[in-house]
Amino acid sequence: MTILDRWGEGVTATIYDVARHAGVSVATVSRVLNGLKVREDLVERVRETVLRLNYTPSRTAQRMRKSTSHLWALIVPDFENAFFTRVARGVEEICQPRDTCVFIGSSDDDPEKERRYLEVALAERVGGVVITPSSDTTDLTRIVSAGIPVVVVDRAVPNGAYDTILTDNMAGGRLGAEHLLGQNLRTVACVVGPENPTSQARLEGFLSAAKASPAIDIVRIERGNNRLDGGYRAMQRIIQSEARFDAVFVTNNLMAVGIIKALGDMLPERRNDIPVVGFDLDEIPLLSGACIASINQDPHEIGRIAGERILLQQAGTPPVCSIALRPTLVATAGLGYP
Amino acid sequence: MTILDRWGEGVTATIYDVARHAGVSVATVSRVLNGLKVREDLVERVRETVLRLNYTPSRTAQRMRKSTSHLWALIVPDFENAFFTRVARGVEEICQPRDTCVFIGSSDDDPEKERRYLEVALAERVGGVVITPSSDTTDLTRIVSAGIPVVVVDRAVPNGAYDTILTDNMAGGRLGAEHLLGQNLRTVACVVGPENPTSQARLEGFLSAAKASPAIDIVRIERGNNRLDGGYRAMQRIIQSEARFDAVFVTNNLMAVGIIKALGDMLPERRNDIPVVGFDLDEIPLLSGACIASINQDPHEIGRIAGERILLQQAGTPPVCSIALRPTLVATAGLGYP
DNA sequence: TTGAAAGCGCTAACAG
DNA sequence: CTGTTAGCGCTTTCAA
Repeated sequence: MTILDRWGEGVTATIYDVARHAGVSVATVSRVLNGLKVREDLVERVRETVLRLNYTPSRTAQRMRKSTSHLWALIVPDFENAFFTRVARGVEEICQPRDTCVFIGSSDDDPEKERRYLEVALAERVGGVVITPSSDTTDLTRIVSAGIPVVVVDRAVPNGAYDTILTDNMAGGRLGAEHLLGQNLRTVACVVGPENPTSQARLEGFLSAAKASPAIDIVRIERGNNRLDGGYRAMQRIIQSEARFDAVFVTNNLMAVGIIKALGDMLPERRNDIPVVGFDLDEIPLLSGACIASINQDPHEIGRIAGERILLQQAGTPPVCSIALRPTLVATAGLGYP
Repeated sequence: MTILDRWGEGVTATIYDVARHAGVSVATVSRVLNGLKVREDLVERVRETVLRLNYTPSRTAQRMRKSTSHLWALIVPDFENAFFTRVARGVEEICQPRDTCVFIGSSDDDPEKERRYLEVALAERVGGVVITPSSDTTDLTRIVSAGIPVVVVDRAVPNGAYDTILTDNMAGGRLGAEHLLGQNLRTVACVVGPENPTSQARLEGFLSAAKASPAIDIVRIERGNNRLDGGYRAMQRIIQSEARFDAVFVTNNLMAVGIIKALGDMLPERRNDIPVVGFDLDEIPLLSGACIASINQDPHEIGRIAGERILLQQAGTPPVCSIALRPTLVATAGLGYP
């Protein structure tokens, strides 16, 4: 009974089936498949048989023999966040030509969920892990000691010797302050995210550049939860404090949406006259009439570089590189459509 | 030389290492790991050794023996599109408790790229494939004949006998028309996507319900490319035609953004007085002052159901189910924040 | 219960 | 240049 007789039963041809049908040895089939030197007529026969039997080599079996894996893991806090899907795109751009796929796990900033995904990555013996750690306690040592390349993106691991790719957030904050100074806007309210390194660096950068002369007068600093409602409520508090301000600086994109909404609700007459400077504001300017400047990261590039570092590590380069990408500032005029 | 001597060289303990260190056979280790009956003290010894050696069973090897795979494939036209990341979430919700992961491929509506991802899914012998086909020519027969469960989502495959989960787009169109009728808006311009089943069904549904009495007067139907610029240009053409209209119906979310932008640019004084009815408008109403009604699909639910159908197929249920989810309409008032 | 041993599908020596 | 064969790490008979 050959593979052809078992057709339709949910079976797949194996390399033995191909060998038998083509009248050669499995080694020859393997060689043809891997492009090694084989007599021309045998190559022909094998190729024909592969097609006829619909043979697809099992990567699972391949992985057992070779040490390389065509599967990578990407573990991010939230794959519904456009920032991370763009990172994924960047990684994909590196994988795709190498016939490699990425499985994506969303840790939802839950260390336990993240741990499970790391466990899976290890169990699958993936070819590489690209991760945005959910917290400072993320343990990558097991992955590393299994010899799996790791690249950390977007957030650094404190005193971890990993390849790290992130945005120079302090430079981003400075960029924001310089923009406001250039526009002669000197009375500014700030909305800052939770006390994590990212928010802190953005704020610090802003504060340091705000100390120009003449300096920016920071009338108020409010904290928010990096989500829409946090931005809304922070803006509410600022407005209720009756502080005078002629621009807002915010360290996160979702909070910016909440801020714009709050301005529209509470100060409708000034709604479009208060510039908002924030991070990764993307298409917001298109929809709101507000005057907006966006300090943009380049997640796609972050993903690409991460992918390239994985490849380098696979080739033996030790993971000792830390790359900080400079963000760029785009003001409304440059974003409008068309 | 044991595994402990080779530490730090990028090696992983195998089941043999555990067996040797625990002084039992590999069969016993396997049994402990799989929760079969084993003498209590041996269980203890094995457990302890597993921890000490940092042993993680290789899923690759497991997959070679068992037929089940803890890896599924999700192939979508664009994983940067929030609709599909939400589908992914839904699928993940089903996978996660079963320790299963999803690798995501973006076909970018390119049949060749899609074919490659399907090839990978086959080569990896995944446990299931959830796919939004890029075109009518998508070939799923090889996957199926390999015995891999397949669920088609969002777009149906013509005369394909696959489990299919999608939105009742015709009902969505009807919902839009009924909403406008209820608001007494009877002079409407339509912007419709490319001639694919989705756009067509949405338009047909709209047209059929528009034939109420008194009927909706459809002053113009423009086609667009389902992207932002397509919506913008379609709206431009409508405005330039000088047709009178007091509402817009649009079959796609990105085009809605373009439309709102065009209204703002070309009819600033009426910008917030022309209601726009579209699909999956999500947070757009938050940002634009426009009056908006959104006909919402439930991508998360689509993903969940797809995941469940995969499980059922794995358990032997034949794939013969086609589910059309009813969308729901939400008007601006209900979407505002907070 | 436990252990020995036969594969799962493939690659890579090693012989011929 | 081709074929035979020994594993990769695991599960699962089959005996003991």
